[in-house]
Amino acid sequence: MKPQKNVTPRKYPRQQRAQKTVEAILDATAHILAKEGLEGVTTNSIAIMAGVSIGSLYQYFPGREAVIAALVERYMDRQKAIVVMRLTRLGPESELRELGHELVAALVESRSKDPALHRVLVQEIPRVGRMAQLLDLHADLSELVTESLKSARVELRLERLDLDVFLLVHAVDAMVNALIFTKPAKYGLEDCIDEINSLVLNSLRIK
Amino acid sequence: MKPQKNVTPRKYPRQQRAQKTVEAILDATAHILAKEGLEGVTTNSIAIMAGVSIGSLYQYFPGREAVIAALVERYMDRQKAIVVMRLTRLGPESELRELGHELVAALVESRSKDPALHRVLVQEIPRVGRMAQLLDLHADLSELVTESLKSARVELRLERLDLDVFLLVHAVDAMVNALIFTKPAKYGLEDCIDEINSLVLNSLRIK
DNA sequence: ATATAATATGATCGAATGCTCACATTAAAT
DNA sequence: ATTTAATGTGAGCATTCGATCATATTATAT
Repeated sequence: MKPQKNVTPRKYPRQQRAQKTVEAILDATAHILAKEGLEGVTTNSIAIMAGVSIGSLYQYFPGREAVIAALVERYMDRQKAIVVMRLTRLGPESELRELGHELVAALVESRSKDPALHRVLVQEIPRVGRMAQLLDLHADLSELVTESLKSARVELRLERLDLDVFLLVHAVDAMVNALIFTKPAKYGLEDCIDEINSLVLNSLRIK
Repeated sequence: MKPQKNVTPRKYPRQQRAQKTVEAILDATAHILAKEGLEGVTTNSIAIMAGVSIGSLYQYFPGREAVIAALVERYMDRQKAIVVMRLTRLGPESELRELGHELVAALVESRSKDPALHRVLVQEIPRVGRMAQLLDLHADLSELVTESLKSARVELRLERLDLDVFLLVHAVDAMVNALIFTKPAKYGLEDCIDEINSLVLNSLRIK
């Protein structure tokens, strides 16, 4: 394995203009990533695109990887926020089918904002902290799903529930991505979301 | 988007030693990829690791990306070979459950040979022909599964069968990868394979 | 044997990239 | 006002990497 590079920010922006600078850097990175892929992202290209000098970049980030890592973190946080937002809108007494639908729909929505960026983040970003972040989201989802399943009055073998949840979280993740990347022309988005939900519910013999 | 680079081989190795050279180059690339990730792969590092001069590399490949593309192609071919091999061992009159199990088991086996390499190929390799190759495998699997389902005497809504197959192929792909990358300590590998198979069969309400 | 084609070598060049550092500018503190 | 801290600038250095080409070696053909 490669020796893990330092990825922690150098210093925190205290003044407003400094925060603007940092945001501009992250926005520029996202823009380049979406448009040219990981290859196109160089510290210089970031600085130019952000309308910021290269020196400024190195004031806040120790290097290229750190910028990408920060972007990934911001992206994941926003993803989580969208999912949480939509799920909390539902009452705690919702049907499992409704909950599942909302969860899948939330994932689809959060990943549809900038599909090109999402693709790059999913397919091209290496260890740079992404794994940890993604597993984090998965862990959150797993917990949520497990809770809901246990509290719902459905009969299912509880012995292997953790294994099933582990597998299904990955499965749903992949199906949603597949939808984002190549949406089947024959069906509407809402139908596809329903179908994913149905497949999952069936797989657990629910309803 | 970046302008697609030329990725076709420069010339075919006719003599044995030339084939040895090409093989050594691909093996070295695989080795570096597995050990250091995409970043570690440079034309120079490949040549050194392969025990071959840098000039020789450029005799057969127009550049770095071409080497990776060739490796991906070789890898995918071998994957397919393993799956086809195991499936043809089964008679054409097998049960769906048996077929599913064999398919999942074959995927697991083919990806377990070199998990580190598999991880890099799955998570870090961009457009470099990988997408095409992967979609190829998916297309083959989809066809196979669709055939089997139609010829089997099971009742299922045929209207959405293509959508279901599309989604499930991605789902199985992801679940198998999840298994390879972080095998649940609590369960045996065979049990996990069975569980994936069961989930899929359930999702289609089979049996 | 000789000629021709195929293959292998590696010093070397140019371009790209990461990154620093001395200096300039702006904001906050006193 | 003056000082001090924070932020911004970009020319330029060092390094790395991709790629070439003149040359040497080995295989095949005649």
